[in-house]
Amino acid sequence: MDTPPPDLARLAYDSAPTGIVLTEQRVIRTCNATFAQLLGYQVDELVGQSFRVLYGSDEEFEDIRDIGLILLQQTGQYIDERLVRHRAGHGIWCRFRARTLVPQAPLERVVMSFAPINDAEPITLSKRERQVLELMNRRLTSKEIAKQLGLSPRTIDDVRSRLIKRFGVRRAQDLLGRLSGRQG
Amino acid sequence: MDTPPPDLARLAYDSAPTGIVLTEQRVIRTCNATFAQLLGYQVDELVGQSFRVLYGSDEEFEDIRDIGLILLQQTGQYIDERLVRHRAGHGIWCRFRARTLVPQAPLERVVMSFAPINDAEPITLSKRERQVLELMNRRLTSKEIAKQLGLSPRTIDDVRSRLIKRFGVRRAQDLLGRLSGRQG
DNA sequence: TATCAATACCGTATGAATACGGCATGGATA
DNA sequence: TATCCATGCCGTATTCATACGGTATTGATA
Repeated sequence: MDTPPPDLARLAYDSAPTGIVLTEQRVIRTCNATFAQLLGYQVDELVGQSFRVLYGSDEEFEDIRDIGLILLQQTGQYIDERLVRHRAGHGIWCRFRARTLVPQAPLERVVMSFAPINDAEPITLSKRERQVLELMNRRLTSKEIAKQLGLSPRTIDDVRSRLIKRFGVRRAQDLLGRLSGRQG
Repeated sequence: MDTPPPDLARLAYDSAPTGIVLTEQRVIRTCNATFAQLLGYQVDELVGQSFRVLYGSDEEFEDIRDIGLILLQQTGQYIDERLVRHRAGHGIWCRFRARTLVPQAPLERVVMSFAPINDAEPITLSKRERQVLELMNRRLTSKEIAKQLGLSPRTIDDVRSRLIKRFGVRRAQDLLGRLSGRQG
C-alpha cells in the first residue's frame, strides 16, 4: 500500500482494552478513549479536569494519608479495586493500577489503568490451579508436580479434573493450548 | 514554561501499568514498554515478531477453533487468565484482555492488554463485598442495603465488620475514602 | 506384554466464606 | 430521653474449594 502508515501506537493507546489516564498533581493530562467511554465522557471533557470528578462527592479530597500514596512512594506502584463514578451516577468497580513516574513526588506524574471487574468472568483460576497449569506447561507429570508443590499426586489429579470439568475440555492439556497458546 | 509540551499520550502509553500490544494477523505491530519489559525484551525486538514467541514451544499455532476467537467475533472482546513466556523461560500469569478492531475478521487487528496476576494482592474484594460497599457509598443503612440485596440486615453487618477487620480501619466508611476516594 | 500416565468415579475430612441469630455498647439525633 | 445506627462479640448452619484415599479404564510406550 502507498497510504501513509497509521499511528499504530496511538491506535493501541486509544483502543486498549483497559482505560488509561495520566495525571499531574491530580489533574488529568491525557486519557485514552477507553477510559473516557468507561465513564461516559468524551476525552476532551476529561482532559484538564481534576481527578476528583471521578469520585464520590464530598470526600476530603486533600487527605493524603493513604495506603496508596505510601506504597506508590515506596514501590512506585499501587494496585487495588475501587469504585469509580460513571457520569450517569452509578458506580463501576475497577481493578486499578497506578504507577508514578516521579517516586520522590508520587503525585507529580502518575499513569493509571482501570479495568472493569466482571463478576461473571468465564475464566478465573485459583492460585493452586495456576501453579499446576504452569508445571503442566513444562510437561511435568502428576507425581513430579506433586513433589514440587508438596502435595499428593492424587491432589494434582483433582485439580486437573476440576479444570477439565469446569472448562469442558477432554484433556487438561487442551487448557494449555487455550490459556497459553493460540488466538489473539 | 517555553519548552515544547511532551507527548503525554505517548508517555501514558509507554509507561501504562499494563502491557499493551497491537497485532495484525498475529504479528506484533506495536507494543508499549511495559509489555516488552514484562517479558524481558526491548520494544524493537518484539515489533514485527509473530505473537507466537510469547507462548509455549510447539503448540499448533494455527488451530483457531477457540473459545477466545468465537467470543472475540461475537462480542468484540475476550478476557481470560493466561500464561505467557518470559524471555528467560519461566511463565508469567496474566490477566488478559483482547479487543478486536475488525469484528468481521477478528484477528485482522487486535489490541490486547496483559496485567500480571499477583497472587498476594493486598486488596481483593468478593462480589458481595463490592455490592455492599457500592450501596454504602450511596449512604444507605444496613437495613436498606439488606432489603436491596434480599439479605438479613445482620448479614450486612457481617460484611462490614469483615471489611473493617481485613483492612484495619475503624469505620467501614473509611473504606469508601480509601477505595474510591483520594490518591492517584 | 507390562508399565506408567491421565482420566473417571466412588468416597471422606478440613477450612474458609457466607448468611444468620442474639445481645451489648457507644454515638448521634429527633 | 428514646430511637436508630454502626460496631463488637458470642454463637450456628450451609456451601464450596481443597486435599486426600481407593480403584478401574484407556492409551501410549518401553
